[in-house]
Amino acid sequence: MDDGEASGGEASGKRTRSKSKPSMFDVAVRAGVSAQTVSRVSMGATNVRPATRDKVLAAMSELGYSPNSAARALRYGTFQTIGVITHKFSRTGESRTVEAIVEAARSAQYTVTLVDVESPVSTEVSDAVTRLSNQSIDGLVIIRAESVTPAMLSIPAGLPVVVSDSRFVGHHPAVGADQLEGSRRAVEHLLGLGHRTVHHVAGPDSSGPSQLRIDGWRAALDQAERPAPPIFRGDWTGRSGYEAGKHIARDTDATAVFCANDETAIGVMHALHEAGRRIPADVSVAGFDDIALAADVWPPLTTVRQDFAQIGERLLELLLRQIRNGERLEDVHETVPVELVVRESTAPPAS
Amino acid sequence: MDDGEASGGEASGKRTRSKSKPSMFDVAVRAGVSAQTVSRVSMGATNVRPATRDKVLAAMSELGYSPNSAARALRYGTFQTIGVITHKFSRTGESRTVEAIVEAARSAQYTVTLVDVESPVSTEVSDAVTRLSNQSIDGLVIIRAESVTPAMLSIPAGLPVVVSDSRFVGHHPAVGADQLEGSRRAVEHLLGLGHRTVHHVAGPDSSGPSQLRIDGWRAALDQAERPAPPIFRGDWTGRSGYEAGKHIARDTDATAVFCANDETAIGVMHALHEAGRRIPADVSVAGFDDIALAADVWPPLTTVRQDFAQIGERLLELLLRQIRNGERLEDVHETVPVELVVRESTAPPAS
DNA sequence: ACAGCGAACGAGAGCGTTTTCATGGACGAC
DNA sequence: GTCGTCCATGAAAACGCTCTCGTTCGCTGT
Repeated sequence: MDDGEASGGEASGKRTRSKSKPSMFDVAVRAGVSAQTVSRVSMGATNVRPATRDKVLAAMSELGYSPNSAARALRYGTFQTIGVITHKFSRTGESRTVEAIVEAARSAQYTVTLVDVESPVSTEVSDAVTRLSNQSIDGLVIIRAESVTPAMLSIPAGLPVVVSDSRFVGHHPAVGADQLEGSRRAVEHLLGLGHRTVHHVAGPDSSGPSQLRIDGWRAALDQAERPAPPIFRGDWTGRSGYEAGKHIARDTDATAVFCANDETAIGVMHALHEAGRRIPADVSVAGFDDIALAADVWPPLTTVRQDFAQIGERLLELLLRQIRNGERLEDVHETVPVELVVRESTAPPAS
Repeated sequence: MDDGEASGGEASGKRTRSKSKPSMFDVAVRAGVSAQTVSRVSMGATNVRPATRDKVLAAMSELGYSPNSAARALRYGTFQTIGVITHKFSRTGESRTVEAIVEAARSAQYTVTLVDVESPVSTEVSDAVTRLSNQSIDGLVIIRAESVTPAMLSIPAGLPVVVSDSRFVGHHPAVGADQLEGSRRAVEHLLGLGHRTVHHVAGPDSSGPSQLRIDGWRAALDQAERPAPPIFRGDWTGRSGYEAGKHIARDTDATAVFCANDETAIGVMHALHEAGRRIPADVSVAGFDDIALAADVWPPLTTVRQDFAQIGERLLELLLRQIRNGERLEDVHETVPVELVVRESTAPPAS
């Protein structure tokens, strides 16, 4: 047995760390070649004789060798890895964006490391950036760093960054759905059905997307010269929609509600049902996002569809252009179109 | 001046690559100390004079230095990173488990790299494992590798693995909710309300959790000596629940339905509403998972709550025990308790 | 005042890989 | 038959960092 004799004499001194994973050198000894022949095989180089290659391959699988990417990364200066910072990503929009990023990254031969911050405050995000850049990443995607400004973050110089839906626009390239237009279209749809005005249950005060949706709602009302009723503040959750909905249910003038997202809209419908108000006969409700369940709640929810997959793809492409070509894209701000999906939760007012 | 002559002649030739990130040596030159001292400061060692430390710190921030973790990882032999393989993680259960894992990992000073496989077939998962272990991870979490057996995966020898809810039990340590008990309790709840029997809309054929929920449903019916009606096959989506629901709505004998998950249940309710059948007066519906929206759909859904956070924590703990202490835990299979949450979608039959 | 000692810092090796350059051997051309 | 050429392979350096071991100070105790 060659491995026996190889590790028998002085090599056994080195082989002592039998616990750790085999290195290229181990494979080389086993196959009776030199270390960089193993390297050549590992990298799929052409100039190695088939017989040699087979020997090496055999040694690899016998030893269960897999290349140490730390060393490889050290050599190459790249980790083939991008970092994603997100906030509460079990929310639908976030997780679908992340999913798209992961998929796009995979087809570009990158992996994704994920950090989920408790809340999108500066210290949290800044912490996450530090941790992430200590773990080696080639680029960074920040999703909805809503209440954070770039100055707050200690982003290492030269680290490519893209952001989604945040206030970084102008400092880092950004991609986001056309939220203004989406809101406007939802409200116009409701006004077009004959509603005198449209109430709004908004997202949290600190959120950029929330503000955009408010702006779109207000713009549509202004354009139609309708009064803008006071805003209900929510926090994206169904629960907050439910609370707002209880007030709306009491207000018999309210015949149409546009909600900052689908969860909130579903919460509003919950309160309306509970109060015995019919949807859409008494009150029309529209949401935003088009989550998977929007089509299956009762009644099926009219909403604005965001193309999360496309957002994820665009984010990754902008990031890769920075990483691979060194392009500077600070001023780029892409907007991906949205689509109004009319279902049964909206209808002309009964009166 | 040794540093003077060192950097004066040939060292300046080295500095040519001003493009790339500054290294420890650059900082050392700038601060007029050795690379060693920079390392000490970087690691927070105590035996460095405050004045020296300040000089180094200043040099670091002037140069925008951040440590190259490839080199660090190479030296330490660890990336402080774990890999997570999941399938369609924008589904609620998956993403909440991942979220918990990420959080637990963070507090253990680990980061998480994520791979989302298109479908849980062997080639996909196997691919993912390969890619991930090329990326140097210290451990691996596999979430719901439903139709995969361990032999299919080329998991590098010695790589710690934990799995959630899969058929790996017995080969790798596993953590999962007590799905059998959860299903049983949901069905018993419905029978206890006076329903003669309970219909079931199941998950896909290939899924382990789906099978467990079927088993629990059947066990409860058997124990109460009730007939088990034919199963409706779903695929976890609301849409599939809707399709099943259309059949159930036509069957006036059906007064109670237990669904494999909440999305499916919501789809069933959609079909029932559409057919004019009242919930729960005509038909009671129960789900599984307790997703965030379960409380806000109409009527609020009775369901079995899984503690995803705890599952994530336990998974990570089991993984870390393998990584840090080298424990072998193949036979460990933890079950985390579930909780029946009764809301308004279930009630005694009207008759 | 001098040996002894500990603190502060520097020099060098090594982690596992890829890259560059050197070397040996086989083969074809003359 | 000999030389040149190319192909397969090996040796050594380098990537940036941390660890181990020395070395140089400045200080205290007698």
